[in-house]
Amino acid sequence: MPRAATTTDVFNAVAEPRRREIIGLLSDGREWAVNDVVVRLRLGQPAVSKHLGVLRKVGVVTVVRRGQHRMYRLEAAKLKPIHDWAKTFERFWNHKIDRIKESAEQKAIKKIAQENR
Amino acid sequence: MPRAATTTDVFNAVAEPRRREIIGLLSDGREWAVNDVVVRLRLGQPAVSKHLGVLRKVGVVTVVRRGQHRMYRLEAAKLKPIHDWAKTFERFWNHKIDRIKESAEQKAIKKIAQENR
DNA sequence: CAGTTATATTCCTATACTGGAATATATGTC
DNA sequence: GACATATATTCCAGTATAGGAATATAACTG
Repeated sequence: MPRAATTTDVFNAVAEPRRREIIGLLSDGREWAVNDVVVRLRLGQPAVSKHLGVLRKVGVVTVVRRGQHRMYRLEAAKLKPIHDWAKTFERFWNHKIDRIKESAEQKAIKKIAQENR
Repeated sequence: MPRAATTTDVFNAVAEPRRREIIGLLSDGREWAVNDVVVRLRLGQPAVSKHLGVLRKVGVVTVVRRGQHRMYRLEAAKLKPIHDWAKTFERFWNHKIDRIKESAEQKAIKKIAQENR
């Protein structure tokens, strides 16, 4: 019985460290050509092409053909399920959001205090 | 060249859907015995034991021996790297934290308005 | 069109993994 | 100690995949 395919879902796609690196590159908001990724990650072209293929399959990246170039861009929204999943365990660690709320409340109180002065 | 092992890191450990399910069970804050997971997930005991073994290896769960029972509990902090990683792409989707701030400010203003009434 | 460049895909190979049957090990009860 | 229960581990078998060499396909330039 085989392991879940890398293209099963986003979780499986990003499990591979190299693919997380690629996602990190593309998160600069720009489009990257395959060869740019090749140079940057010091990987062979076939390897990069294959990784991008996986990411494309799960929708994390999209590709635009520009002549002989294939420009890849990140579709970050597709990573949200991972964030959402991990977020369900947030209550077990630092209550970061609570802290943000408190901080915002303090600021608002201070602001109003100054306006009433 | 093999795929990254499931015990390489947390990302690889949770790529497998069954293991995410197990984590979901343990997130109720209680300790679960292997057999309880078996019954709940309708999986065979060896399979559950192996999945728990992977999770234990990466530190996501810990085990306490209670006589012939092995009680497993979640170490949710170990999932934080996933949240943190996904979070770096948050700026690409709904500005959720901004919304929390606004909401908190609104509440504070309302509270003060009532106290001054 | 020939030659060049970009890149997707195939080929190759060894490894890892999934579930459950089977087995080994550990603990409990009478 | 015999028997029962809990569970870790081994065995089995077929599949998927990583990287890079090789190849196929697509686009560009002169």
